[in-house]
Amino acid sequence: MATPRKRRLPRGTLDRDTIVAASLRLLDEKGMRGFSMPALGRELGADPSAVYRHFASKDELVLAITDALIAEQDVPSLRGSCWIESLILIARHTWELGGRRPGAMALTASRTAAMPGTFAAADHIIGVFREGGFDADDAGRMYRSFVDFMLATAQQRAALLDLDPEALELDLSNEAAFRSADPRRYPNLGAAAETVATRTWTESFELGLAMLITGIEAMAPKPCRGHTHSVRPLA
Amino acid sequence: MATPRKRRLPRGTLDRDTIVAASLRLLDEKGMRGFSMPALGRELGADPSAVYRHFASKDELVLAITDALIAEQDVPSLRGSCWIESLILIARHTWELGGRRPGAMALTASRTAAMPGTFAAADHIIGVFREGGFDADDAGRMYRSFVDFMLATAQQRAALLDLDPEALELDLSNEAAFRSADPRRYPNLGAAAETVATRTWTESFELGLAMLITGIEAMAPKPCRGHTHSVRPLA
DNA sequence: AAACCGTTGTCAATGCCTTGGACTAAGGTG
DNA sequence: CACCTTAGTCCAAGGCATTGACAACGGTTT
Repeated sequence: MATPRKRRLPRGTLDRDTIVAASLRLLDEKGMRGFSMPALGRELGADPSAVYRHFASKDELVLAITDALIAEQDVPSLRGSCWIESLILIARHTWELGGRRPGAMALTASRTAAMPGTFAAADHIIGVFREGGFDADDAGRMYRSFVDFMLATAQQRAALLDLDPEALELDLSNEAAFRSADPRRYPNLGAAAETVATRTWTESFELGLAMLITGIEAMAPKPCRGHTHSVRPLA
Repeated sequence: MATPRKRRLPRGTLDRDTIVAASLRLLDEKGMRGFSMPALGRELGADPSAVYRHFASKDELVLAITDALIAEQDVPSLRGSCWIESLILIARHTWELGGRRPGAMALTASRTAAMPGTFAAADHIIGVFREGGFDADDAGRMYRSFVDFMLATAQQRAALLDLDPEALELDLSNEAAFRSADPRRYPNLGAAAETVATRTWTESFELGLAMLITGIEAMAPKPCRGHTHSVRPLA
């Protein structure tokens, strides 16, 4: 190609935002394994070490990516016909994000970022619980448990999807291998083998969500009015 | 000091079991970050590359560690006074494992291993759900969702605990920083700030578990007889 | 306009890491 | 006792994050 190889970048080209954006692009394309400083440098058309002029460490960059990703989701816009529906929407949205962008999800989901995007999302979710009649403290408690559940499950799948194809293959065949467990030694597993081996992650998530929502409703001071309640406990 | 530096190991010293055991020791001592082939070699008193005579890759070793860790937990021995209590016991045991041995948990929790230890644990848990009156298929479904929840939440905390002290510090101070969010812009967060910033992981886990258990009970064909039911929904 | 200077991009080096290939000693088999 | 497979060892290749020295850029001062 015509690139003269080594032109120095003009001064203001790099800043925290462009670097974070490039990181997200890179994570979407190459996954977490492909997210290295050399690769990021290539994505930016800059020297890898240039990033260190804007972030003290890779870890600090990860925290910034975390907040950007949360902000991008625009959680406050997710509102259902009642508060329970809102929770379901938020949970499904998060889950789906992990399926669509496993690299970004796997990298960020276990980090907390005390930044605007995170605050806005937290505020909204706490507000949703307050709609259910929880007082502020209880809403805060519910928020943390609910978010932990969402992020943890979504991240777990994301981490799996982010594995290199070879390891992923191995993991999937492992799951299928549940079918081959000796039904004499493992009678319960034997009886359920087909179901366990066949079920998709999303079915499993939906059931978990259904349990959780049922639990939340049972604890809620106010019921959810006019809910359509799209969770189906068991298939 | 007195080690003559380069004595070659006798022939049968290394095998899959000793390597897995050394790996677990290493993970407990140094965490996931300290779990490298050179370190494993040192732990074994062998050359790092010797491991490759017994495992095709580091990833294959990780899967073997996964199963060993599961087997070590002896899940089938966890039985409460009724099936719901058994579930609570299993969940708490898993959670506690992630707190005690974060390195091992963080490394393994998102991998499936089609091996004996895993089969035995799966069989037991499916059996517990059948005690609740679920048919084999539904028990299989519940099993997957329940296990996903447990492992995901336990692993998430483990991953955090496994961070290097510096990054962990940053994350914790970030959590505390929720207190400093502008209550004008984030009213709900402001009202619950103290609770959100103060709550411990375990309190959050317990509440999540309470929701889940409530949901499970609501779906169960048979109630739990004589349960003491140690989950407390809200503090 | 020339000299100055802090900022930001580049380069090279360090010290980790996984993995694979060539080498070699050990111990069982004929 | 010679032989040969196996299992440990050594070393090199290529990747990674991070850092310190250097250099160009652009704004400021005189």
